Amino acid sequence: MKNLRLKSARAAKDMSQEDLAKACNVTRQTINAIEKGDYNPTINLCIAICRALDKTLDELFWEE
Amino acid sequence: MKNLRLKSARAAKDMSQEDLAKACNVTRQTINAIEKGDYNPTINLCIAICRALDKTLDELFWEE
DNA sequence: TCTTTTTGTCAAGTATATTTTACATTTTGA
DNA sequence: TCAAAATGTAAAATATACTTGACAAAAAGA
Repeated sequence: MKNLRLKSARAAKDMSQEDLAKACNVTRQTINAIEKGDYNPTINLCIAICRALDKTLDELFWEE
Repeated sequence: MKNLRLKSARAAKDMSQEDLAKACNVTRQTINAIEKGDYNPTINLCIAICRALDKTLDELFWEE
């Protein structure tokens, strides 16, 4: 399922997918796939994304 | 670095590495490596571990 | 409009997470 | 003590995360 919290947190920082990708040292396609949801990223990448967006793992990746 | 929070949470449930591995559908070696710390598991595995141990991502995998 | 930026997607390749098999050491409990 | 269970570790194979390059469509701004 789509990760709308990620998409929303990125929008709140006014960052494009490419901006976020660069901040996390991955490609734009990887960020796109994670937001799209059909993906299983590594925890280190999730942590990098969280730090770039000033969020925690629970806020962006934990469900219920 | 070692993940002592994970090791501790597992001990609190009185589960062996193999018990936890089965609960997460991975091998004992994978759990061992994650506790040892020189590893970068996928977020889905981290979530499975959290659910097996009644913890959240922040409690087991978030630093600072 | 028109142009630029952003997003969506795909196929083929590379890097690495995870498995399998196996053995040694440590810990636990009788 | 002794045996069984639990842990630590390693090498080779497999599955999959992530990259690279590329193109089309949608959104944004002038």
